[in-house]
Amino acid sequence: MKEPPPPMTKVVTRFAPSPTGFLHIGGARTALFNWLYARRFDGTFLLRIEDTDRERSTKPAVDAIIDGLTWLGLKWDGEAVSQFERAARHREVVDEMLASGNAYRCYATPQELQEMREKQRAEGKPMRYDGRWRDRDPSEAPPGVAPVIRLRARQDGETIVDDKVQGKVTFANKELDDLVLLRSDGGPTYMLAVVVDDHDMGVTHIIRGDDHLTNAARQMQIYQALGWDIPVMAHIPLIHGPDGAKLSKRHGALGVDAYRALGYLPAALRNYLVRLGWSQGDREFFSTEEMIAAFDLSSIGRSPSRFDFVKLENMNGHFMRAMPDGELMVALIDSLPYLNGGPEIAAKLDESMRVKLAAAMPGLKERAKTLVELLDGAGFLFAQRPLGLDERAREIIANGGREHLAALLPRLRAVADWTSAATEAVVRDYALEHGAKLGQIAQPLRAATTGRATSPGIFDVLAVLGREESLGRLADQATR
RNA sequence: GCGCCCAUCGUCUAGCGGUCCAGGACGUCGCCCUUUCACGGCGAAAACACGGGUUCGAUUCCCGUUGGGCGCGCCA
Repeated sequence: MKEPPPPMTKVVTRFAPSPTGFLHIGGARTALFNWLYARRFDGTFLLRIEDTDRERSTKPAVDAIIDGLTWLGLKWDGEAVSQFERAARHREVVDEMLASGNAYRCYATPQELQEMREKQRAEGKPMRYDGRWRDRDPSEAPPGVAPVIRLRARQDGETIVDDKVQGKVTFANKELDDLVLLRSDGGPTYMLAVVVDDHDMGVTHIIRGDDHLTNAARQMQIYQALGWDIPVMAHIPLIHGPDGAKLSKRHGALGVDAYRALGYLPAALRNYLVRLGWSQGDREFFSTEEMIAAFDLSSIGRSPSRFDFVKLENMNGHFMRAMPDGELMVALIDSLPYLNGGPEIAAKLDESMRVKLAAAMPGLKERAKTLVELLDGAGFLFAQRPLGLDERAREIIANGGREHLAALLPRLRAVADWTSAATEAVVRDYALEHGAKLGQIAQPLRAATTGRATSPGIFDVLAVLGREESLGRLADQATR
């Protein structure tokens, strides 16, 4: 249960995305786990951009990652490290390996290797580099071919990854071939760069997706060749799409910016994400502090999970209702630039509108599961007379609603003290006199004042809108 | 093809040999509350993939089958 880190060792975790696209939900969860673990043990959480592939790394992708992490509240310690900028150090390490005999030059061309793999596949053999230059004399090198540098990996015995999540996973060394350390252009490969950087950055715990499990074994061979200590590893299962297939851009693999635009709260998304793969008994909800205090590696499951928007939405609704009105206001206003129709509302949000919004907030947040729904529900506050009515509202007005409004209007005009209690008293009396249920009278009022069949309590709506505006909206529908 | 990983309600999961005719959450379906919609409350249906072992006893341990996933690049 308890999982104290080795004493005297400060925990250092890292999130190491490659900037070849947006920050997707799986990456966000990996970042969250690393962040939680570091916070839990009062350690350090580092960010390293794995941009050694110059062809595919882009600045917009780096920005998207930074923006996504920031929005999610996963603040890293220190400056983000660019892996590319450390290329000189990577080469230096490879020189050492060359000198010690742990690495060698391979002059096989890409085409040659391609043919080799095709042949292996055709013959039903494992697809691996066959070591053709492993023991060949460099004097045999073909002219004009720039070599890659490969690791001279052990071919006998086995490599055991002692993983905090997956347990001890054994790979026969003969299954692992001589991976490329340095490309023919002198640039480091991912395999080499992660090892060197994790080591240099003092990373103590590597928490990443289990698609890296095989890589872990290969990386261990590099650590061993270098005589370096191997960090604690934890390979967490992947998140799949709703249909169980791999999470791809086709299904639901949205960038975290999309979740912001969809109106989710960072705290809710974090809570949803942490429960995908990690659990603590029956517990569903965690505040950030509780999450940090409870998080551990041993409670991470090993089976993949599916992303379920419906549950995320429910969870988000819980967070919104639990949030104090003032904070929710701030969250909503801050999100306006990213929400559909948000900028327009932001433009109309003067001081008096803010007051109205704040007053309506309690009734509004009860029926919204996302900020988008919250904004939508608040729409009537910002609407201009005469209001456009939706389908259901029109029906309510048409089917007897108009008559009630006409009859009610003078009575409401007579209300001097415009409070929800006062208007409610008038409407209740009216309903009683006509032997009608309150709902029959309340609905036309709602339709006329909000243009909808759904809204916060109608008497609260009247109060928030104010005497003038309410009466005006009512009159618009009563007399048409 | 080869290697590795996984397998409890539709979904996320609890379970770490007997307390399980399997618990919680979302969703679904009823009922209640009610001024609509929500919220809330109560209740229901809903799962240990299959086959062998081990054991006095398996959801829990082992093996196999099936099904999924990941990896097998001079990508990360």
